Amino acid sequence: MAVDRDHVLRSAAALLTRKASATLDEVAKAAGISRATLHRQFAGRDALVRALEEYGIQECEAALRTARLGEGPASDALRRLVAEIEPHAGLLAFLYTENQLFEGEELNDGWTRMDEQLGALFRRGQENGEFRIDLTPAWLTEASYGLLVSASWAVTDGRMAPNDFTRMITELLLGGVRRPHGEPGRTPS
Amino acid sequence: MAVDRDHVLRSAAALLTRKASATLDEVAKAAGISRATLHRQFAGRDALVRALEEYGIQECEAALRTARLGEGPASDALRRLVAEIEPHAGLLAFLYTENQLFEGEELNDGWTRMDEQLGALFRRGQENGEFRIDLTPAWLTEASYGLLVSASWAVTDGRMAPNDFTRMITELLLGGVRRPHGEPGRTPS
DNA sequence: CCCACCTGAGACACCGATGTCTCAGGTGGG
DNA sequence: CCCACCTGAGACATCGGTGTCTCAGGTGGG
Repeated sequence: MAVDRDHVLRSAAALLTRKASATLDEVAKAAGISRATLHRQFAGRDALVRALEEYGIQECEAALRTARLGEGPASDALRRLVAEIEPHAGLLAFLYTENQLFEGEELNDGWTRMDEQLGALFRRGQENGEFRIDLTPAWLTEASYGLLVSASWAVTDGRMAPNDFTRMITELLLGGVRRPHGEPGRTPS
Repeated sequence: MAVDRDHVLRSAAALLTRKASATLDEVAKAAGISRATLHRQFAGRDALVRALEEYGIQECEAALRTARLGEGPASDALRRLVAEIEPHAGLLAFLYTENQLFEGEELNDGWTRMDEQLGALFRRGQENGEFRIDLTPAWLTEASYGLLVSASWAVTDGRMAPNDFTRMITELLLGGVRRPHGEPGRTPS
């Protein structure tokens, strides 16, 4: 029986998040097991990545459920979502860029499900007048991923304070960089 | 002398943008030359990627110059910038993710220069009251890259219309997804 | 106690990609 | 015309990562 398949997955995620090109040797060492044992649990690198994908999807879907995207103002739902996903943003970034390599292969349904839920949130916001209607839900979904990835890398590279993660993403996503009309601007010079 | 070093670089960029794991054989074929000749121009894959990096940086810096980030409203400058960078967004995406693999190695000064120019633009916008001051220029710079990458992939994967590229990015970046207060919202159902 | 089972360590072969070399062809300039 | 030069094609060795196997050790349950 798996020594601790979950432990292996977690440490592999932590390592590959930092170094996507890590060797199976390094993954095994990171998990505190030998390459042989690692190979007994995951048939190969491909299987490991697939398992990580499944793992990441489940974590994200759990975050989606916890965030209850259907309840309350869409803006608040989005804030809850980003806050919930934050712990898994690194893994998400890894999988997001890794997916670019699944050139021909079919991709996990999980992504489609996530896309749909995110898209539905943005559509809901548009339909109840909270959100602009000139930005397509598909793009907003894509942009959310992009910002999550950027912020994740910025944090791991020390270009952003971990505490700012959720606020920077949601504030930019919701309000953009331009100052609202009403507020007084500081005059230049 | 190089058959057409520039042609090789361009076709390599076009190919690697679509398939980052392309073989040197494929790169050579894409350029219409043999692997031997390719190898005569670029010592190895590493050298090729470095050259692509230099090439991409030069294209982006040219875009930065053309956009004249220092002139006029910062919002308009940002719009000009995105429009100018659009043709090179694919290459930028490739290099952006590839840079994540330059784990230990020193990275090209060009990126720092670009970061500084972008950061200066956002800082200028903040100082003259156009932009909010609660989002750091460093994050806004990072987020710009992220959105460019996301949009680039969305276009190549057919999830976004090429025509929407500049508008989707700039509108989201500038105004965010939330509807401005003044405008009337359509009542739900 | 003893056996079944799992693990770690290492050896080994395999594979794809890469780096290097040679040689024939063909093209352009003198 | 002829030679210098470049190119394409292919052979070949290499290398890092991977997949597979064996075997000794050690641990826990019966």
